[in-house]
Amino acid sequence: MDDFRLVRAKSGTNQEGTSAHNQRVILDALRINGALSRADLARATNLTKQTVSNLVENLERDGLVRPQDVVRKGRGQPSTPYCLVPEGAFAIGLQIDRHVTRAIAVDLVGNVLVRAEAKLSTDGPATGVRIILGLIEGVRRDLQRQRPQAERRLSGLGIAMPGPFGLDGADDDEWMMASWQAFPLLETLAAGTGLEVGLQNDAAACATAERMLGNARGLDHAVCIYIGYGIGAGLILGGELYSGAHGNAGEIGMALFSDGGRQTPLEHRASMASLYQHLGIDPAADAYHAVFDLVERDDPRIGEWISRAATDLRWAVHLVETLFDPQSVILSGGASETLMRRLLAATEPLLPSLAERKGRPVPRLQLGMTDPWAVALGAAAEPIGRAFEPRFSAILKERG
Amino acid sequence: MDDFRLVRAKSGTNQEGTSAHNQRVILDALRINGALSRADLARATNLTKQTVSNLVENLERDGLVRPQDVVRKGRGQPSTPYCLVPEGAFAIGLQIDRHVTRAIAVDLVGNVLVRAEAKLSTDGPATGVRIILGLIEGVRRDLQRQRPQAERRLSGLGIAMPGPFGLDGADDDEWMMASWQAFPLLETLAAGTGLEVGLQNDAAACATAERMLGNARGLDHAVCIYIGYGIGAGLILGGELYSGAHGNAGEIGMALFSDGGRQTPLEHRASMASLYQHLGIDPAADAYHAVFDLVERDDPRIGEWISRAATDLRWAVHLVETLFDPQSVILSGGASETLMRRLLAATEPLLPSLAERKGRPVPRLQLGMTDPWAVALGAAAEPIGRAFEPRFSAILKERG
DNA sequence: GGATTAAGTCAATACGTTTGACTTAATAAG
DNA sequence: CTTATTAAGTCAAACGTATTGACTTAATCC
Repeated sequence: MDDFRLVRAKSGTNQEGTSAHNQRVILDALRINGALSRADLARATNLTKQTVSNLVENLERDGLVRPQDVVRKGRGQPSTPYCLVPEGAFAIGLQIDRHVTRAIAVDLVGNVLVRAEAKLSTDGPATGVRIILGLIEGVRRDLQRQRPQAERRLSGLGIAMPGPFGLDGADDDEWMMASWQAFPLLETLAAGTGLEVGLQNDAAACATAERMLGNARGLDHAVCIYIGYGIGAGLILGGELYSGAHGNAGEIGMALFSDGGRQTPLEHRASMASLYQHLGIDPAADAYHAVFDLVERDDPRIGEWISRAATDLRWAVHLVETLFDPQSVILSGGASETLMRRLLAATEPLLPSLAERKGRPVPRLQLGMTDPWAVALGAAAEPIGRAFEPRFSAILKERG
Repeated sequence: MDDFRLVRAKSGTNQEGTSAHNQRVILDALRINGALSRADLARATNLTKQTVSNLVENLERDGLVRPQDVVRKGRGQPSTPYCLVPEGAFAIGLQIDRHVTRAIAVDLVGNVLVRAEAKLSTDGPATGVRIILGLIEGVRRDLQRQRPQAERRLSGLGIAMPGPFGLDGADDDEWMMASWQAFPLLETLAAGTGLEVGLQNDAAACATAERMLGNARGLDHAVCIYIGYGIGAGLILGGELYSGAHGNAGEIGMALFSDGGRQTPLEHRASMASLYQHLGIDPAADAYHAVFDLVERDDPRIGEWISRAATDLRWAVHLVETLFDPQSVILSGGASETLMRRLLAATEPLLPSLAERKGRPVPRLQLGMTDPWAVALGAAAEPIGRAFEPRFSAILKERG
């Protein structure tokens, strides 16, 4: 009678799925390539001119694309390139980190319109959520002031926080945020903001940002190694962010590796936390600027940490190249650009791997965003991607 | 004028894509769940009864499904379950290994109908291809004799061989098959057989087999660690086999790990090749039975190898759990079941990882196929999957 | 100034899913 | 035993979306 619940099957699709996909494909093409004419779009997407015209008309009516000046290029009727309308959609991104939370508002093309941050006390999530809701409310007010259409066009709230998610019986050691994990955060924030919420770990958020706005734009296979308080890998596999069965894919910080006989998680050696420890800095204070200053003054302890961390990072790059076979690995992090550049340089030469091939169009390892706001940006990019990027799941019918 | 070639975009879709997907979804549901009525299918796929009826009618006309006896269960009109027709499609699978090649013929549900194997000389691919083409031709003749409709319904030729693929300047050491890599194998076999050919590495093929017929059936996130001559991981991510940007994802055998100071590829320690070396067996001879006998006689050298290999395997399992966050890891290999069982047992207890959670529906690590024919089976499953499994790429329009 | 080329539109058509009413066939309740 | 209820499955019309081929427009080339 109700044993049909046990039937495992994928979802079917219908014409609306078709249309939804095609609209997303067009928006994606405009995002990656900039303005394109309808004829260009038809060729690039394998759709007919007529279909593209219909879809573009819809998108223009919805305020997501707009025509630019007519372009004459050679023989034939001049073309009308269309481009994304930045004000076509907005999203709020929220980063929850150990000691700080950041909220950000972006538009459809990724312009950052509002930023705000607040300290998080160690009182745990109950008080933390109050702070966060206040922060988000402020950001929304500011956004609304700048862009009156924003509230109507808010596509959601993206949340990024350190993983791993859903551990049972996790020790609440300083590396994890177990009390936050146990708290019904998504439900609370969804109720408190009235927005659709999505969750990623911080490395995934960073990869999302790199894909929408950074060096991974247009790449379908990329791994973003994110060095934050911990270290993790955000995975772009087959054109989509991959999160694994429980949202924990890419948690490379927890990978054990041999360290002179003992097995240590990578996170304990290559992460900002390990740097803070090495420097004797209190992470709860303004660690970013403390490190920034030491880097600028070229403190020898920075070099010590870099050479140790680079050794481990070299191994991590080798590992993700070997296991994921990406087009490129992107190193990003919430530390100062100088520090990240030095770390990148110290990681070279990379270990030999399958990725070592002639005529690579992109480098094996490249620097990505180095900005404390990168994760919040990626968090904000998530709802935009969910609403506007081509994905398999967007084609399928919803249950019910 | 022709700069539109530079426009990067995903492909659009149309009603035929919709229908193709829905048909695949129905076949997939029948494969995973066994016979289902049209009403069951409608509920499971979120399609309407009417749509399912139309699709099932098409599938029945195409000879892919057939009705079973009417089933009375409770109130209401009795239902008619439909099931896959084994003779609805056939495929040939080909494994090319270092010293041997195996060909296999399967039907739609994975029944093995024909097997054949041949030794491969070390003369390289030119003579090898002649042997292979002969082998395939024999298998097709046998298949045709058993199932007269087979030739009309052959969906393709799947090839599995050791990776990695597309290395430039690869040393032709005993672990790789560089001369085979350089040879235009796919083109030659496509031309020689007139079939559509597909290529996977052996670990991927094993994962394909486990997904279609083994312990990964119905799982959308699984990693299959395959111990063959080398060692590799086949990745089922998000319901599809993942091969990476160049077909080399999961080549864990090439992952370097610290071994008392030195960095060694995993492959040099946990692989049949390392066992052959440890035992002083010539892999070109009948190594399978030589090992089989030593295992049955409980030769102490087997235990030595197992304990060493298990240590490394434990680490490999930890690594793929950490990086891929799968529902389960499946250990399979072309060695005797006894050996694989002992290796599995020696790998326990597993290292702590994110996968350690209460109420797991499937074990963290489980034994998969232990059969020299598993890879060939997976190779044969690939064309079936390409033709009949739901995948994103199957929805999209073809270029042109 | 006419030929050619390319962008884009128009109107009719084809395809596949959906909708709602209907039929069939079983069990449950009175 | 009769009637109500439930569920599977069908029918035919409607709907949404992409496609087709002819047509228009507007530029460059010769």
